[in-house]
Amino acid sequence: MTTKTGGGQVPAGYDPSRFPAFAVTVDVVILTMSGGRLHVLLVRRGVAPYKGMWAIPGGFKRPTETLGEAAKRELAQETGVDSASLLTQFGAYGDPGRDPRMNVVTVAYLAVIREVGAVVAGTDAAEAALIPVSEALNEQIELAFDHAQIVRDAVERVRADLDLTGIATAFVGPTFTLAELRTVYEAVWGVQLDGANFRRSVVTVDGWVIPTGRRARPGAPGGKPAELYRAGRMWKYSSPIRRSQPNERRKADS
Amino acid sequence: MTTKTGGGQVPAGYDPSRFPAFAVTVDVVILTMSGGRLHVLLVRRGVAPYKGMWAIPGGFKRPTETLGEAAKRELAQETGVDSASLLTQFGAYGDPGRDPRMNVVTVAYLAVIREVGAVVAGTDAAEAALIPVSEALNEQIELAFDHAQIVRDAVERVRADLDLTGIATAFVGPTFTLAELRTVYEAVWGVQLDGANFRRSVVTVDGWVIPTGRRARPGAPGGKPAELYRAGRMWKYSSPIRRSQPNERRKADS
DNA sequence: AGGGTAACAGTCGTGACGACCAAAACCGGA
DNA sequence: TCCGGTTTTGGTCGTCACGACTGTTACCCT
Repeated sequence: MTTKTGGGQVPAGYDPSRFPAFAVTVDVVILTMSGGRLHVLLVRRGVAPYKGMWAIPGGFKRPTETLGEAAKRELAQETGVDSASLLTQFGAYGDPGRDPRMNVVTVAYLAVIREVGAVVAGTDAAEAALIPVSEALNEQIELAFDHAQIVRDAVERVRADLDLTGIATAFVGPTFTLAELRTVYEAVWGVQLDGANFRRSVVTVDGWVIPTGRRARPGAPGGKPAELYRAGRMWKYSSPIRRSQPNERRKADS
Repeated sequence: MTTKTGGGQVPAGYDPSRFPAFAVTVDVVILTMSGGRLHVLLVRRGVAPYKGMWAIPGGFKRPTETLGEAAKRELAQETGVDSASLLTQFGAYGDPGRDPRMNVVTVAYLAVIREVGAVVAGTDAAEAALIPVSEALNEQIELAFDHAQIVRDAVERVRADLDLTGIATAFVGPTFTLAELRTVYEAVWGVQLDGANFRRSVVTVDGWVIPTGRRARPGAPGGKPAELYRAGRMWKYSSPIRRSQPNERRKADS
């Protein structure tokens, strides 16, 4: 903040009430994996403007709380999740007219939660749903306000974070198989990864995933039961998997 | 933004005036290279609070402008630079009490400009100076408000951007030698890069730097004159140089 | 003219990574 | 119980990126 040091306006000891008033809100883009696809939690607006349209959850920031606390509160209200399940601020939006009623600046947060069937439990009357991001962004669904842009930015952020932090572990449960973890990368990046190579990259990094003794029950088609891992302490510092360039050069055409 | 969909408060058709009022400001962390070191532009506050302390430039957002426009305006006011010399939003800060006078939420921008001696020209009476970030953050200088944290975050952001975009070219002039460009990486990352390897990495990437025919005049100690390059179009998509792990293994100690 | 310095060119060895193959371990059905 | 299908897991191999290092070119200054 700070007052202009020079520049003329608001010189010395200005009146604290002589500034444009804004409403400050916090919006949370809640992402999760479901059925191998990336989903975003949207709620249907019950009031004007944009009544009946889908939007991301959010609300006013209170003067007594920090931005992060406000985001945490909104997340808990909407999903019941109150753990520190990864809440990252990724942008602020304040275009004039983005809210037709008044001047609103919103600070956007990205929340990653693991697949939960009871996500909508925390919400009351208003409709809420997990929508695949591919549908939410492909003009199939028109989002309220500038929320389409906000969701786009959130997805871009998680894509970037995926190869420089271990944010992928936030998508899966406290214990997971390597195949589960792999689907996170594949869904978010839209690529196909080799299971064996993925395993090697992840396991060789010390302190990233820790094998529990147990094994997961194979699914319907059978297969060798996979070992269950839990996230190590290195997950927030580095990523074992790096997104390669589009890397066109399949040897297939030979 | 959006009103809470449920949750009780502010139900249907609420009064637009029933929300906590905030002041919204935009602060700009202006970084540049000077003498092989990373510098930040600070201004000395002329009014209370924190009168006489150093702070980063900033000011109120106007309801008729976007956040980016406000940042651009502040940057121009402070430096005279009005070109699109890289202006990136990187954070919002709204802790209660961060401004003792009122509720202020600030949106922080990072601006990278090339070394200019006349940076302070745009400013009037108020004192302004380029301070090495190492001094500005090492408790040598106490910054006003939470500006120390904001500068720390800005530096962290530019460090990260350096190996996934070509932000380094924003530090140098429209035409530059590879050694110049290399000092940017070395100063921001605090590492030492081999000139020959750096050259290979940068030049082999197609469309990143484009050789002009001309050559730079060698400095005082002589040496072969370096070729002058200009930034290609790929600079905003990828980086030819990646920051390796701390990578301890210098053979120097032998 | 010669020493110093910096840009530029090339070599070499290590290691990371993707493509690929094969064994192990489980499923379901015949 | 045997067998094909499926998934995990372990291993090999070739390519290539990259750091370390050496040598050459072209300018400075004295």
